[in-house]
Amino acid sequence: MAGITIKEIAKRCGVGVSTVSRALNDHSDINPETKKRIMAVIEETGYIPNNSARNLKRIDAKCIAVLVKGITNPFFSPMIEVVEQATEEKGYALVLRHVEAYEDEVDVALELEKEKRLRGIIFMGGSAMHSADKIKKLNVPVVFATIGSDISDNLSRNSYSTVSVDDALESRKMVEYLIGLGHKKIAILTEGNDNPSVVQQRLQGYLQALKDNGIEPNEKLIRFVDRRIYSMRNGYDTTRALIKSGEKFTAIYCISDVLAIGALRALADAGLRVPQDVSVAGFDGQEMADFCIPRLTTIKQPLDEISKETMRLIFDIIEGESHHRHIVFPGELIVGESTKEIR
Amino acid sequence: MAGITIKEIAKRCGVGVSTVSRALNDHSDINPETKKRIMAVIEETGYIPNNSARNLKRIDAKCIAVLVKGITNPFFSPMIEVVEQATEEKGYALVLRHVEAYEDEVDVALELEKEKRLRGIIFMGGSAMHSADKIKKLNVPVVFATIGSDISDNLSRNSYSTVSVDDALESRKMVEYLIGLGHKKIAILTEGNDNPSVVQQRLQGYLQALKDNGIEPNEKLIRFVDRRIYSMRNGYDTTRALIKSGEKFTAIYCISDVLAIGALRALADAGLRVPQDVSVAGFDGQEMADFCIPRLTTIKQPLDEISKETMRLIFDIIEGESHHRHIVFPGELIVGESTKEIR
DNA sequence: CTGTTAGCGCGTTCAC
DNA sequence: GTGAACGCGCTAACAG
Repeated sequence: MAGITIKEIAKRCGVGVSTVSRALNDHSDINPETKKRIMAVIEETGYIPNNSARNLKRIDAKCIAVLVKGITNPFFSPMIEVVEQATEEKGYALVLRHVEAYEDEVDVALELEKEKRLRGIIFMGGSAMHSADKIKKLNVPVVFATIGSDISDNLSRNSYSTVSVDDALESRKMVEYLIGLGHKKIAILTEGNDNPSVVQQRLQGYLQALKDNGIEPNEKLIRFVDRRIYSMRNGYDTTRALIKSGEKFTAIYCISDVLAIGALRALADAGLRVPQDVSVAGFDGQEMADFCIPRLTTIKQPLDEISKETMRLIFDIIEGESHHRHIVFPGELIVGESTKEIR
Repeated sequence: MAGITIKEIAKRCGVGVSTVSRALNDHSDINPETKKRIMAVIEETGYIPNNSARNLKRIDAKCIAVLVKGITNPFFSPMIEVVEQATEEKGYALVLRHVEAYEDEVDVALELEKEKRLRGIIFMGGSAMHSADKIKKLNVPVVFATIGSDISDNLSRNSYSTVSVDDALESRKMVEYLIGLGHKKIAILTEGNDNPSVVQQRLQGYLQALKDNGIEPNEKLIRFVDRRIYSMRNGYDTTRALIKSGEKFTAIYCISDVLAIGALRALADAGLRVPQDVSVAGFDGQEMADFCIPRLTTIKQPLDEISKETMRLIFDIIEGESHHRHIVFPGELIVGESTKEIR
């Protein structure tokens, strides 16, 4: 039957509920003997405390939440491992929550904060910076990981932190590298999405690089994937359409590695060789970039450092040892086998 | 500061708390006018109900949980999308919880059941069937998706359901296909893990196929990856070690597509051509298999059907319209470009 | 249609 | 070291 409670345990042990509670929560002032006895009964009955009830009472739940937007995205996996370890080391509990595409991550955070008495919140992914006053409603420190601060208005910069690369800058770096190889007709695969996001930043970097090098952007080479930028299928379909359009290009720059993998396949299917006929570049530096054939040239985000810094920062803020900051890490241009000098 | 409650809202609106509660929960017997007024105040104050308190009281929370083992695994992504849609259609809430490698998924389920008043639980991934009596402690219907029932003892088969492919059979199918192409020295990349799991089943299928065809298994061709079978790196390293060992082989069968991608890369790095020099086969039929270069020959699990059937089944059981069942779907042998007849 | 009231299961005083 | 009582914020049952 679904309902064995702390009261039941107390009765069976012939003690009061508070004693059981103390045993459960590793309180100091309890006779080791009684504790042992109680734990034995708990084990035996398979009693499990009700978390809802606990959260309701508990005032000091050392707990932080990580909200990840987009469950289909393996991009965040390595970061999450770091987060888990760091929270454990600090003796904090971790609530890991995936936010669906249609959900507003800040709303979810608001709800979770009430429910779990959070001490801090980390956002990963999510396209925009939302209304700043909504974020301000969160009464605990907020850190955005892999989302730069340029995206938001400057006024509210001190109400949250960010740890990321400079997406526009890194994107420009990649396009400049391609230009340096002699490419002028550089297509870009990006997402058609108006709200400020890393996606927008990367597109801006592309445009800036062209401009700085006196290359007129060609609208027909700026291709927007249907929805998600973390879909190989989207990369494939969009590249195919690009090829079919007949517009000439010597390189394709994809704003995610996942898109790039789709692009590689589409090019192969069209009988185009990479990098001999077309150069392909990605962005993110995910593990898979290193296992492609050919290996993908990409911008590697230092996810490990970003994650570690995120954790350091949020705990510092929680403990009052730091105020909000905006930290930028450099990305690394990884030259793979998918790009080549043009003659 | 962090605590505006339902009482506060009631006071501000000059109504009782239950009226606010009714407005919150879309109860029918409430004056639309009052409701409107209340909702306005809620909006204005940014009030958010405390879920812990709600869960504590609510007796009928239409809610099911999905526990996924291994967050690093994109394998389940397509399934989750189906699950989300189905629960929404049924008017159920969904708790999606990732279970860490070191956690016992059944323990997590037990806890969650108490906390959220679940009506059903779905397990995805997780290597073994644990103690059957532990599962029996779960007072709500349990369905395992993509994990076959062969794994567990027959005695407790009627205390949960399974929806999956027959991993041993499908695995045998793949190896027989390779044998049919003329391969005799077929290496396998699997996980060295003793507890019953899909991994074990797939290895058994491999051994059975060899046996049925009069091929003596060669221990040196059975390679165990270090830990996770969903790591390209593991596939790469293990393949590399295999090549280095000098043992002859003409095909590599990997028990996951992810491993296979690592294998492809390792072979390329060793100057071996796929499929001319070595054939490579995977298992799972993930999206990425279709985007590899060369396209991967694999066994495609009908994840869409498995997911849909899982949802149908769990709701049927919840509603008392079905008892526990063990459903097996056929896998599909997808012939890609990574395997080739041997002369 | 609405207000009052009794717990949900637990952690936390505060006495003992 | 321990137990009794209170209340966390909310929903549900019951009166009105």
